[in-house]
Amino acid sequence: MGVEHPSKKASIRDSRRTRDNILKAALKEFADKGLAGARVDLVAEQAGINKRMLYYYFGGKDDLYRAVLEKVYSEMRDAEAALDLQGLTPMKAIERIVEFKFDYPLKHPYLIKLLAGENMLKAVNLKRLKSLQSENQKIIDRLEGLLLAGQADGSIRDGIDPLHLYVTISAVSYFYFSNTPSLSVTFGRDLKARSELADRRAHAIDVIARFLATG
Amino acid sequence: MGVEHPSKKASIRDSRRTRDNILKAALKEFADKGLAGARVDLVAEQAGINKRMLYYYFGGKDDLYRAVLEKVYSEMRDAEAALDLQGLTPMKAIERIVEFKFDYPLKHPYLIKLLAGENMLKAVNLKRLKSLQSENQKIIDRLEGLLLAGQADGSIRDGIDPLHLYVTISAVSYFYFSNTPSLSVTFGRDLKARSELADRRAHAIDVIARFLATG
Amino acid sequence: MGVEHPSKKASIRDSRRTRDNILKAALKEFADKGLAGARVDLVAEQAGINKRMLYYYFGGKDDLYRAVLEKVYSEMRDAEAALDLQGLTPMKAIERIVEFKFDYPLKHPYLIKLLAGENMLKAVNLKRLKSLQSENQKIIDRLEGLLLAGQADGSIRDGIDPLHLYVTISAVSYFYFSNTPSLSVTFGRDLKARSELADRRAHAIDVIARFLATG
Amino acid sequence: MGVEHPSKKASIRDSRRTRDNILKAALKEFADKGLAGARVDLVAEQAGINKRMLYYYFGGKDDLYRAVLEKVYSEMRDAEAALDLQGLTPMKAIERIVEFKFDYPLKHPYLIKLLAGENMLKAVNLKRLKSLQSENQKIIDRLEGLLLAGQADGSIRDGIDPLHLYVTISAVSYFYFSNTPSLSVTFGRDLKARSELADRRAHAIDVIARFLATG
DNA sequence: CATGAATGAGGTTTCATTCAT
DNA sequence: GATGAATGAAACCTCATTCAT
Repeated sequence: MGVEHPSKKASIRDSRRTRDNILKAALKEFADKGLAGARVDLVAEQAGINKRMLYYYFGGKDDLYRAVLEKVYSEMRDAEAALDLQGLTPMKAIERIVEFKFDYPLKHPYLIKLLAGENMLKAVNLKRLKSLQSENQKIIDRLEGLLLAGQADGSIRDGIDPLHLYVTISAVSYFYFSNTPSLSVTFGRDLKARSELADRRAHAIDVIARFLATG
Repeated sequence: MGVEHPSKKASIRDSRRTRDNILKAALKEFADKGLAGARVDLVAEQAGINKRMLYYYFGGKDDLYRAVLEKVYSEMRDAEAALDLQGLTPMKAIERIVEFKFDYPLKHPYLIKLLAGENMLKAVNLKRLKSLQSENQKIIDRLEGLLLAGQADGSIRDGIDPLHLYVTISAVSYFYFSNTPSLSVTFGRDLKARSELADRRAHAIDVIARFLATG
Repeated sequence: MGVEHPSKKASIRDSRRTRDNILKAALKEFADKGLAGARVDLVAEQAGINKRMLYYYFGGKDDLYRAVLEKVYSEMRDAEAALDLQGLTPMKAIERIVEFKFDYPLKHPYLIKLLAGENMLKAVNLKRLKSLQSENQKIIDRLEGLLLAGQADGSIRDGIDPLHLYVTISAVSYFYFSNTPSLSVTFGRDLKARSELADRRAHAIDVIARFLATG
Repeated sequence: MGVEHPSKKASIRDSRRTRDNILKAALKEFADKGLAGARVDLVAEQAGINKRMLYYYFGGKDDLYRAVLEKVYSEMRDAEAALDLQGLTPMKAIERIVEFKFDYPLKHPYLIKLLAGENMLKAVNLKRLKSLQSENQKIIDRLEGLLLAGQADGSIRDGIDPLHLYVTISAVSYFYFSNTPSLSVTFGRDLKARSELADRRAHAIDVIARFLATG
């Protein structure tokens, strides 16, 4: 009891919690409507706070947007970095990465929409997030290591650019999720259905595996 | 009376031209800023017309947005339908489709951004465009025909879902273009450079070809 | 009748009149409360216009403030330039200038308050008004000419700096008007009373005349 | 218990110091931006105290403003009263007052800006400062005494209203300082330069001396 | 005495849309 | 068909002030 400071948890005057509430509500709002379409009032309302606090903690709408971007982006980067590939063959390791790239957006549905919005804005806000630049190279380095190992043991063919591989791994999952609405409309098929998702996941792994395989 | 005819003709021509100017300016604005971020004033200004005309011709901002969407989407559909695959082997024909899916966004850069925006809005506007539904099935049918032909002559393996194939063909190109800004920032590499584009095009064809190939 | 376009005069949609109404109301508001204390809503209300028009015509609060500043300042400059000193002795001419400097603020009571506010802001807005710089030198040149003429005919003594003379001419009137409130409070005497004003006017002329006089 | 005394003393000293810090910061803020433009947050920040303390000690923004006004005004009044004119001829004594009126704002630059702001507000706050009313009459009485003495010894002419004399003495210095920004901009001459100040000081004395002189 | 967090009223500005000509 | 002027709702943001600790 004493360890937890239960009174503090329930307190309205809890800086950390207020900040988190705002960020969470903002993520939803920005992901659903984009930077321009998002409404500060709605963020405040959904965060259960006075609108003023949003400015108190984050400065303004744009700054809040960048804070959300940074949070979401760095969480994904951390998850990516924490991906355990120990004891897997190179091919299985890369398949694991494909699975991760498929499963992560499913558990964090706002990420992709946020990123789509940011790309419409030419990633100018992402550019301003100092931290990310260097960190993101890691996944590419990791892929390169796996490609080399696979080539060494003969399971993976030569001549694969790790960056393009990464882009394609992302693409087969990202595009499916980001464009689910238009694809569903266009082809009259509910691509969010459970069985469709399982199919797509297997398909994604298959595409990458066949792309890497020798012979 | 007879004198009025030419002026009327000119007026009709002007009318058409005014409409086109508005649509062109609107496409740019909506693609760059999304539906919410777009400004009616800027569309009018860049179209060189009075704002009132925009309402006269299109009814309102949302209607204009849908008109743009319909124009861009149906143009793409028409181009897709016009794709000539006569005399090609099934594998080459599908590669031709991959090339088309890569080259078209390069020539129509606003299409992808517009579609990204529409997907953020859950494609609710796309859903309202009556015409598209049935038309779009054609490309899937075509792919299915090619898959069957390829399977018959042994050049393409069995068990490929044409819809997922289509989605992946779209994905390898679309994602690259839609996410160029964030990818370029993240990896510090200018993915719009000419040589990068050539590499990516070859990569895309390669990914699909290896996915289809037997053995 | 036809010449006057009376219908236009009464029309609500009268650009010129709307602009003027805004400027007039804004002058009052800015003079009474300063840039920071002025309320855009009140300006709109007192101008009898929709608040939006204020932005339509002037861009924003600060721009409106500068427009007011420019209008008031250039009107004063023009009046100063139009001051007819023909046929007066140098001494009488300078006295005429003193009178003008006393009478003008009486007829344009907002000028001084506006200028006081602008000086609190270190004249940063005045600095941005391009036109004024060169024009204002004129009154100094004029004073210098009169001083030389007076020295030539022996009515005015040597060694008077025309700029400091101008400043003092301004001071004896300006300070009286700008500080009427604090002076009235401090000394319990209503300095805006008609007889007080007449006294002060004579006093001002006297101060300057004795300052210039030979012997 | 006895132990608490020293800490209490320190606390009282701190209390005094906190108050002074607030007043000093507030003077600067109010002088630079006026009552409306001043920001309570900035005062607190520059005073190095928590905003709440400001309310604790002074009640509110307006009360703080009046406290500043009272402090500055009474300091000036005290300095004026302490002015030692012993042993001077009437003329010299008045010149001494002119010098004082010139030198004091130089050493207390915020006074004039504060007063300018208060006059824009029609001196409503000054009016509420009970103490000042009677006290300020003293300088007028003093001037009147000097005028009479001068008239008695023939050094000063008759018929001078001591109040108008006081106003003009104030004016020749005050206006110069209060309007330095606009004057400098208007005439492109840096009126705060050391040599300019010396010139102006001599000019001010000259103006008053010639105004008083007999003959 | 002191503090960081919180508040609500009200301020400036922007927007899609419509009116009068 | 075309235009500049006008509108009201709503957006973002700021401010002096108070609360809970």
